[in-house]
This record gives sequence, structure tokens and C-alpha cells, in this order.
Amino acid sequence: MARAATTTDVFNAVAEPRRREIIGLLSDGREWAVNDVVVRVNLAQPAVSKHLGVLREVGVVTVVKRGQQRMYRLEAERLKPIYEWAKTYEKLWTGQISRIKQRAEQKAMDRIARENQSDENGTRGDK
Amino acid sequence: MARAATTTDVFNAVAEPRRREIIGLLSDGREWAVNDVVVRVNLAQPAVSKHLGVLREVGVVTVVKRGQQRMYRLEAERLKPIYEWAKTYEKLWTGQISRIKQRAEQKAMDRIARENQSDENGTRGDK
DNA sequence: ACAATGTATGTCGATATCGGAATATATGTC
DNA sequence: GACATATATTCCGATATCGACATACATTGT
Repeated sequence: MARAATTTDVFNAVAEPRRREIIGLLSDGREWAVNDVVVRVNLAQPAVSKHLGVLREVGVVTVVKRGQQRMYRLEAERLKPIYEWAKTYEKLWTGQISRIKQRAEQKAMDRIARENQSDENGTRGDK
Repeated sequence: MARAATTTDVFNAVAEPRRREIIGLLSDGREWAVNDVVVRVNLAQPAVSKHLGVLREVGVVTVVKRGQQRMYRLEAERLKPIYEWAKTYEKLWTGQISRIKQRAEQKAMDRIARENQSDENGTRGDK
């Protein structure tokens, strides 16, 4: 078995920097003709067509014919799986505390929480 | 030029499903020996070592020797770029405001397109 | 019908992958 | 030292990639 095809996954499709660049362009919500993209990206037209083809296969963009042009549009919700996946790990880096410290803190917190059972009633008397 | 190396990018490293699976395992914050991973994932040891090597090269995991074992640990903050990237597009699929706006724009586009050419499929039109 | 424009497709070369198998490199144990 | 365990490294075959280039296809205008 070899490397997975770029079209098997949103993850694989988006791994290519050029493709991310193109997604960035289309993120303005407008429809983009292939040539509009070619002008902005430093790539020849066939390369752009292929990248758009990959993005289309995984549903990240949709095409519609308009005259002799093909208008590509971003289907951003297809990126959601990536967002959700990464979001799963967000809690592991938020706060500047490292994970190890977090674990230590967690244990300390548990202990303190137990100890505080005796101190349940509001010593925080501001008011 | 060929496909980018899996070690060039967090995006590329994470494009591989097995690697994401391994990341999922390590997300409990503990240190994992290679064999611990081998037992959980349906892969031979060399394959696992290689995957861990890739993840290590991009900094997603770190290693530390302990006896004859190599303990791997997740460095979740290295996934942040992916989260941030995807987050940029979150607003495009959540919230009704952008959705409505997008819809309106799309309808305008469609109308313009229709005006520009009423002939989609070989039907000899007027003009 | 012909030319021009916009886009897709096919071929090619260089490169890298992924998993398996075999082997090498520690490290620990008797 | 001999041996077992844990892991890394190397070689292999099959497969895909990506960009360049050439070319085909499609649509529009004259």
C-alpha cells in the first residue's frame, strides 16, 4: 500500500499548501473562475485546474458552468471535520500551562476540593 | 516537484489516518511506549515507529528514553496551526447572518448568469 | 467554418509515500 | 558473555503525487 490519495479525505486534500491558498482565495464567498485563481496564484492553469479538481472531489468546492467559464465556490462546511478534530485537542494547549503541569494541578485541585468540603460556606464575604 | 514530504508540515503529517489515530491515543496525556501503541493500533512495530518518527519530526510528539523503551508524549500545541486555520472558516458555516448573506449573493449571481445566457444545453436559442 | 478563449485531460519525470520483511542497534537479564 | 526484549533503520514494491508541457474539449464571436 502506498500513500493515501489526496482525494480520499479532506485532511489529505488540504495538506497541500497550494490548495489551502486557493481555499483562502475562495473564502470571500464569491464564485471564482479558474483564470481568476490562476492570476492570483503563481501556477499554470492546468495545475490550478487539477487542484480545483481535487478540492471538488472531496466536496470542498463546487462548480457551476457559466458560459465557457467554470465558476468555483467554496463549501466551507466541508472543512468542519478538520475543525472539529483539532478542536478536540484545544483544551490540551489552552492556558500556558503544559499538560504535565495541568495534570499535577488537576490532582492538587482534587485534593483542595476535598479539603474545602469543610469550608463550604462563603468565606468570600464581599458585598 | 513532487508531493510534499509528510514531515514538512503538521498538515501533511496529520493527513495520514493512522497518525491521527496515534495522536488520539496519546491524547490522554500519558507517556506511551512504542509497544503500547503497537498493541492498540493494528500495525506492525516498524510501521508504528515510522509514524511516530514523522510525528516527532514535526514536533507533534516528543520522545524520552526510559530504559530500553522510548516514551512518546503528545505535544498538542503543535496542532494549533490546524485549529487556527480551520477556525478561520468556521464563520462561513455557522451563524445565520453569513448564511443569509451568502444566499442573497448567490441568487444575484444566478440571475446575472441567467441574463447573460439563457442557453445551458445545446438548445439553439435566440440571439 | 474558423479562430479565440477558458478549461480539462493526458503524458512524463522526479520524488515520496506506506507497509512488510529483514536486519541493526540498544538495553536489560541471567 | 549469551540471550531476550524494545525500538529503529534499511531495502523493497506498489502507488500517487505535483508541475510542466502538449493537447483535447467546449463555448463564444466573426
